[in-house]
Order: sequence, then C-alpha cells, then structure tokens
Amino acid sequence: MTIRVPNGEAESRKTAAQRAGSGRRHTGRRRNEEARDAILAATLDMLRTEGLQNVTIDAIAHAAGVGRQTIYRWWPSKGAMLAEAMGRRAHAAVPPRDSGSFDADLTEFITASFRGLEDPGTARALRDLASAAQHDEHVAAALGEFTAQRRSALRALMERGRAEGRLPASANLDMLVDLFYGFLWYRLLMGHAPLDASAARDLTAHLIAAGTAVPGPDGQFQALD
Amino acid sequence: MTIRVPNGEAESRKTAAQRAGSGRRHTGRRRNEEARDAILAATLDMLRTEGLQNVTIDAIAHAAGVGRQTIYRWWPSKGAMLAEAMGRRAHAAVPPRDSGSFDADLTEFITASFRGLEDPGTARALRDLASAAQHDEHVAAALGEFTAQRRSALRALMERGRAEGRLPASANLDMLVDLFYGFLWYRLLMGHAPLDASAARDLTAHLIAAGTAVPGPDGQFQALD
DNA sequence: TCTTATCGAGACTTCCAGTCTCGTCAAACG
DNA sequence: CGTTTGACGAGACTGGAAGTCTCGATAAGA
Repeated sequence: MTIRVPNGEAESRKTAAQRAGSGRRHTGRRRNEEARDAILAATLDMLRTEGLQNVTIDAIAHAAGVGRQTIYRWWPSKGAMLAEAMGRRAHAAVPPRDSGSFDADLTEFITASFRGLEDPGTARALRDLASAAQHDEHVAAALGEFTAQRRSALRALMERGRAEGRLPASANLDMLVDLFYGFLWYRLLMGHAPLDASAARDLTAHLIAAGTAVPGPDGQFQALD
Repeated sequence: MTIRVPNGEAESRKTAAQRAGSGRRHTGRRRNEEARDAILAATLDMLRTEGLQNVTIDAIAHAAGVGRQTIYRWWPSKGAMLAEAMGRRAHAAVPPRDSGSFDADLTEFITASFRGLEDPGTARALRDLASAAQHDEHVAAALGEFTAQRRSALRALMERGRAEGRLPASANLDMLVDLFYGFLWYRLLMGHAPLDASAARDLTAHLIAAGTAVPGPDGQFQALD
C-alpha cells in the first residue's frame, strides 16, 4: 500500500537495467529455483504442523534456510506465497477415477474427500486458508480456483451419473455439488459434528435423494405444492 | 501467552481487594455500563461498515469515546469482545414464526435467511467472524453458540413438518439442517454463486427432496443399491 | 474528608509484515 | 582473467496493531 519513491542511486540502476533490454538479456547471479521450492515446501509443512498463526515469514525463512528478502524476491506478500503453496498442493489431488460404475465412483469420491480431512494437519491447513481468504485477495483467488476444481470434478462425475440414468435428467447438478461441499466445509469450519465414514454414507444418500427435486413448469424449482 | 509476575505494589493492592470479600463489598468509582454498551455498539457498527481488518482496538475506543484500557477492563482480549458483540447481535434474531403451516414457515425461514445476507455489511461481518473463529477461541465459542441456535431453530421447524407429515418420519433432520446451513455458509464464504431468492427456492425444493432419503435395515443410510 | 477504583489519555512493549542495506557469491561479458 | 551485475543470507530498521503500564482526574463509599 505504501508508495515509495526510489532514491537516485536505485533509480539510475533500474533504468540502466531496463535500457539493457535489447542488449545483453541477463547478467549477474540467477535466482535460485531450489530456494523457491524449499520455501514452498517449508510453508506447506509448517501449515500442517503449526497452524497459520505460527507460520511467520521469519519462521519459514529459517526452516527453508533462506533469507527473508529471498521470499519477497519471489512473491509480493505472504498471502501470495501462501496462495502458490496451496495451488501446488491442490495439483496433487487425484481426479475421480472412472471405473465405469457411477455408484462406485461417487461413493469413492465422497468417502475419499472425508477421509482426507481426518488428518488434523490437513484439516487445520484448509481451515486456516479459508480464514485467510476472507481478508487476502491472493489467498481468496487460490482458494477459489481450488474449490472450483473440486466442484468441477464432482460435477463431471454427476453428469456421468445423469447420463447413466442414476440421476434424473432434470437434476440440478450445481445445486447438488454445492450441497455436498457446503456440508463438508460447514462441518469442517464449525466443528459441531464429525466428518466420518457414517456422515459420508448419510450424505451420499441425501444427495441422491435431493437429485429427485424437480423444476416446475416455469423452469424454477418449486419448493412446495 | 506471556506469563507476568505482578510487582509488589500491584500484588498487595490485589490481595487487599480480595480480602475485602467479607467486609465492604465495593468501594471506589463504579465501572460505567454505558461505556461498555458504547464499545459494543461501536464494534458492531464498524464491523458492518469497515471490515474486521480496520476494526482495531484503537479505532473502536475512539469511536466509542473511550480509552483503550477501558476495553481491557471489560474483556480480556479483542476476540472476547468481538464474541460478546456477536452474541448481542444474535439475540436480535427473531425465532421462526409458527403460522400453523409448515410450508409457509419453512419458505419464510429460508428466504429470510438469504435476504438477511443481501446486506453487504452483514455478509462481511459474518465472513469476518467465521474467519476470526478459526484462530480465536472466544470468537469460536460465540460463533458455535450462534450457529447452534440457528440449527436448533430450523430443526424445531422441521420437527413440526415431520409431525405434520410433510417430511417422512424417517427423515434425518440433523443432516437436512447441515445441508441447508452448509450451502448458505459455503456460498457466503467462497462467493462463487449468489444467495438470492432463486437459490432460496431451489434449495428449499432440494431439502424437501433430500428428506426422502431412507435408512437401510441397519439404521444407516444406504447410499446406493 | 479520605480512600478506593474507574475514567480517558497516552507512553510503552512485543510481535509480525515488509523494506533497506551490506558483504558475499555466482553468472555473463569483455 | 577480471569486471560488472544481480541474487544470496543476514540482520537492522519501519510501521501498524494488540496488549500493558502509568498518570492525573473523577466518582462513589466510608
């Protein structure tokens, strides 16, 4: 947020570097990609074991064996760095398997989603990131992409189920997807009820039943007769 | 977190006050309840207009015309004060009306819940509090009580619906309640889809349909045949 | 009147994000 | 090979916010 006017020395150095655009492209020591990886790895590790409260820039730099300034050479803020760490983790998520059986794949998707949250470190990391997303635009963007991916994966699975006739043709898949992830995040964030295998089974049954809601003649869903 | 050993002077004053338990009960100037109210009111007001990021203890004290120390005379921390402010606000929520018609009351409950979130200030305050609850035990407790109240109100409404035969006797009301509030909070926190009148109508229809999920012979819900 | 506790005000401490500087080191260029 | 350039780790520094401490003033009981 702070506007800073660079001093004369830095200014002249910068313009010299910019002017070199057509000449030599890059001189001097190169940025160390390994340091970047170490920073992200340390961040992910601490996020699971310490909780965001204790994951300070100083602690990350120390754990990664890196100077604080190096972190700010790669990312403009702590939030941006957290966002990239989360994005890297999200890539590790396996897409739902297409076994040919919608029933088996849906059950697998839901139970796997719940099982992943049984690890307290994972659960805490997700809660912390959702919390941070409420006041950091970078984290919000990353979390938005992360959750959109998940919704899209579940939606694709449900589209198959609809094609197979396991869900009615009129089923509102976006609604079902939000019902699923809403339930999951609500229990994760509020912690008033478990996200265990029993809840996964019950939720699956309720989602299938919810899929039978039918839209009225105006295309809108009719709540009540 | 810091453990502090009180100095001799403060210690002797404190023991003198404690010793007075049987003797004179209270001397000296009384704590000003109006200051307390002003603090809570200023907090609630700023929470809706500024966002938690800008709601600093200093800003609250200034807005309430109060010294910072006065805030810490009433609450041990900012989180505890936020929790009480939220609790006061929660009390203002009207319980669902019993019009005799389950259909009308459920529709009213759901549309009113969504309508309340159309005010950006309210939505931001709730998002901020959910965020703060993830790393502050006082806020977490208050939010837990707040959400439990809401779940309990909706559950009572649904119990009436079950008694009236509008929901099957086997309906798992806790699941339906979590599906509703999960959907609401998920869209509130992620912001990927609106919480408008159309969503309210669709959600109502899907909840009623989800209520038809039936448990298997073992009492557990069977996801799939 | 005298004692006691709260009041607003503000200096102060601690913690953390982010910036700046410094001496060092690696890569490119001449 | 030597010079230039820019990234490196380290650490001092700034700024903002939570929370503490102190002070003179004030209100209420004794």
